Amino acid sequence: MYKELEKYFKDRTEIDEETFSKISECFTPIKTKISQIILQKGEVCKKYYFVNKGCLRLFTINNDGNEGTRYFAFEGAFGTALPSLIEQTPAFEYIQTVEKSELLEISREDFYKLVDTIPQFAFVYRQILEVSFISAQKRIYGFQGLNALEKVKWLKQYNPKILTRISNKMVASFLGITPSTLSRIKSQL
Amino acid sequence: MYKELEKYFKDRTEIDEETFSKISECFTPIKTKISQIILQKGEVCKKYYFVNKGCLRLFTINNDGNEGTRYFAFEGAFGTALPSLIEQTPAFEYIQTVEKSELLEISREDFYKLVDTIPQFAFVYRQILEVSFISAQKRIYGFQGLNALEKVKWLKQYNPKILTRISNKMVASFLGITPSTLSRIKSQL
DNA sequence: CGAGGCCTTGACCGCGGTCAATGCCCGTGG
DNA sequence: CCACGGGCATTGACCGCGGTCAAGGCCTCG
Repeated sequence: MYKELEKYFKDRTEIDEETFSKISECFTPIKTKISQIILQKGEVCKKYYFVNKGCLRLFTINNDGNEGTRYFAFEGAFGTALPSLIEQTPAFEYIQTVEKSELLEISREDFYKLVDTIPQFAFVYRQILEVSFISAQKRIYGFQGLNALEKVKWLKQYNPKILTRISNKMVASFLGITPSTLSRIKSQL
Repeated sequence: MYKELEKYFKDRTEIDEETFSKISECFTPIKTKISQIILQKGEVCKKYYFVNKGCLRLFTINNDGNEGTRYFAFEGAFGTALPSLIEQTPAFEYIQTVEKSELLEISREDFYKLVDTIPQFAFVYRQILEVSFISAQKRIYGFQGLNALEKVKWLKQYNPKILTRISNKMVASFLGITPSTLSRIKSQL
């Protein structure tokens, strides 16, 4: 059950069994159905999630009623509504499991307790923040000034899993284009 | 010279004079001219910058020759080409001072040395990462599915300083629209 | 005083959004 | 097991937003 999580830490830092068991006992497994909403927009996020199996999606619904997707987390990735979790303010995004999934969740208190007491955990968290920021940044640059075709190519190059595993509707909302346009583009490679 | 920096830390954590002096002695002041390039695309970034006076811009030039701006740092803000600094890979962005500026720079080694030895510094860095990530995220959501008019309104609401202080050309490259379009939009409020 | 860069404005037009019709896939219940 | 229904993908017609290109004026700096 904690194999993926253990791998995650061992890939990133030196950690002994005892320390890892202190970490793992703060995580509790949960199972979700397809399309299950884990966090509603407007709620305050209390948990950090690690994906054991399946897929998480973070998205919002804009004023005009359209969905905008920010992030997909697949197996072996962390994901949560970070702004809400950090500031304990109402989330402006939903968390949803795209597929039937198995997650490990940890409460905000436990998470920050681990950050403060286990140096390896603090280090890994710093890495998560750095990598998250970098990928957000790459996405901002990556999308600036690109037309729809180029965005799809960009995704194919840097995140092909999203194109193959996720429905067109969600991919389109990730790219900021309409499903119609995505469908047209895919049909001409 | 280190007043702004001191304020930055005191606003965010408890810190005594002695500890702060350990921090401040790692920063060296530099002065720059208007439009001076501090880091070229392709170079590896070695420094973190704090803006005492003036303004930093982080931008790139895409394949089609257009500029894309990611971030403006005004007085009392940190800024650098983070992906390059963290991974020590060639930067995909330029750092430029928009105005005549006074900066404090700290080397990567000193920066991480402080992160590892001064808990308050590690805490502040974590905060910087968290806030940076949150604002990148808000920008991704904020721009998704917005037309040019709405983007300008968004900027007016959340970052008005950029609109008043920065040239239209750069603002346009920040919003991902052309200067022509920005000009037309501004003329109709 | 000249030159270069930026802002503004006009004319044009192509990308991609909207709307709607159709067909497919899949889950659900009789 | 099959019939039904809802959601999604696909495709066509239309058209408006915003990009491109170019011209003209202004400001700044050498």
